[in-house]
Amino acid sequence: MNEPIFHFYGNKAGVEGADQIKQTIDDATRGSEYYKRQQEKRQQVLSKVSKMQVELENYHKNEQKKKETKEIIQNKVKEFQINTDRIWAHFDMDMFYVACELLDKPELKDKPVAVGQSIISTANYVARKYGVRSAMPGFVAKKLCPDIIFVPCHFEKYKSVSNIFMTILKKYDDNLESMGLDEANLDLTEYINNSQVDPATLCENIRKDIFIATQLTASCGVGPNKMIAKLASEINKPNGLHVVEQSPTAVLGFLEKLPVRKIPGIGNITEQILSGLNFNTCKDVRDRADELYIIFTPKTFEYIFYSCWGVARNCHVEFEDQLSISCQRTFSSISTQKEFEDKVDYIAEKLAEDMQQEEKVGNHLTLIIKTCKFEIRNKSLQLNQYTNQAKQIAIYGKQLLKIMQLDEPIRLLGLKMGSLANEKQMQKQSISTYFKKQFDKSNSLENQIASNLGSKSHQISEDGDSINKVQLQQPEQSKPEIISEDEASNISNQLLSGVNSKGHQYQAQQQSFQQKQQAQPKSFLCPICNNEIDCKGNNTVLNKHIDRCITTQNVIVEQSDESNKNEIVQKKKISSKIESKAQKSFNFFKK
DNA sequence: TAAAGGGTTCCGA
DNA sequence: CCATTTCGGAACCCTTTA
Repeated sequence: MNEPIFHFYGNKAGVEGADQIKQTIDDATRGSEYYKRQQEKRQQVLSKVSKMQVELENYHKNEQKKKETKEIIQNKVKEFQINTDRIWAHFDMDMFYVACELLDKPELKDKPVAVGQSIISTANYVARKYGVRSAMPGFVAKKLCPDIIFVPCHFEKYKSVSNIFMTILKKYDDNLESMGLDEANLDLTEYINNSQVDPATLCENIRKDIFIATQLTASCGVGPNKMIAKLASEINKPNGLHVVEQSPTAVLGFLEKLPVRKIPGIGNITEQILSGLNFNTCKDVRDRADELYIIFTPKTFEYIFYSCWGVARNCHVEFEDQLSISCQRTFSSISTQKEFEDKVDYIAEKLAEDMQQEEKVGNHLTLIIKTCKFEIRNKSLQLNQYTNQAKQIAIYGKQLLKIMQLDEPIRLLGLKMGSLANEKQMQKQSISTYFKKQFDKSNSLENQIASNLGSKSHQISEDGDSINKVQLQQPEQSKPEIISEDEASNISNQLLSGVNSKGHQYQAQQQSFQQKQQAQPKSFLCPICNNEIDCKGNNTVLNKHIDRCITTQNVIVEQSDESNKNEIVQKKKISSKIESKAQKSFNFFKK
């Protein structure tokens, strides 16, 4: 029962002596509130698993249903084919941040080194042997490896090395997709067709080029789609190459023994559930897909199912808009109303800064808090206007605070703005509208004008009647009326839900992301440099521009004067700008 | 019966 | 010396609403 609860150790790590390491981490952390909370969570997962087990037992008793389900699966398997027309490569710099630091400090090369201090950003392979991982708190790393050397983060340095890395890769695929500073996906099909080199030789040459230019090593994987390439790149890491041949047999063979945990998008929790039900490798999933179908909701099922069959995106992804911007901070415990409010003010300012930098406005605010018992709660609110002003955000934030009725100490507070829209576009729209005059008179801020227009209600309604319904109040005068619901309802049944009612039937309705792609505007605001790009509705042009921006140092990175904001976040911020998650929607293999 | 709203879960680094 | 465990974004799911 005293099973270590730490999540830094999934199969992804693949380190010997993992049990010992788990034990050390466990010893170092037992008794804390954090630990207690983790145990609770673990229990919840376990009870979810046992519910699922019961469900599966029933399923196996029902021959009729079994027959039906297997048929559905068989049809699904017939429907797709693993497309091996294209050749993708995934390049990944080895332990990137640390490697960059070691360039300047070669004497540390054979010692355990980590970038970051309170939370570790990257560790070198010496430190990894001891079990040190990214996102691990510094004190745990110290317990695992007392001699570890912490090096502060120098983001600018990594950026410039990354530029060199990307420039080299661009020669082979101008449209490459970079996910963060140290990773990129390349579609090598054209290059290889033109030059007649074989993929392995080509990629080895590229790796050499990278080394010559940066003195750093990169690992590489090759396969018929992005997912396979990424998975392959981990096989011979660090400083290695692995090629999955361009045939369905090779792909299936490659995946066969692969732990499902390796699939991007399957993380700690999903792994626990899967292994609890004895799904360990991709082959398990393929063989018993009908069970998977019974247990998981449609989306989750599809994602896992297709991934294990090696079906994934094999074309470049189109740029998608960011959906929300958020800001959250951890601090030492606070418990008075005044302190809460001050935090809201502070976070609101930070959020407003971020939003203004991105030139976004939004009208859906969420307040997030974490209690000192590590419980997370949030409340959200549909605003009656679009905004990115600290003052307004703070006012709404304090309303949410009231609604939440906090009566215990907290250690984190955050604000998230959703329903984003482009600030400039909003302003443009506002100029040509009926409301302009009114607002000029009432000398309100420009973005307050913008904020009341172009909202959903505006787009939906063409009749003047409903436009009049758009509310034009300032938050000080009239606060949105939100009836505070009492909390009695939810909590307990939440976690156990999703076991019963799943409705695999309605696939047609699930295609929300197609709707996002309605009308392509002729010009586009580049999220990196903020210039308008005349892309004539052509995504290639847009992508090229964005890629160029990324690699020409135009990325604006906050010069962090807050020691609070850690390195991992900066890493993340950049990468999420460029590509949203791999596991998104499943239409991509249908073409 | 589909969409909107609100809240939670999960992932990755 | 002590104790100390992140943050951002999207997917997902349930409930309410029109």
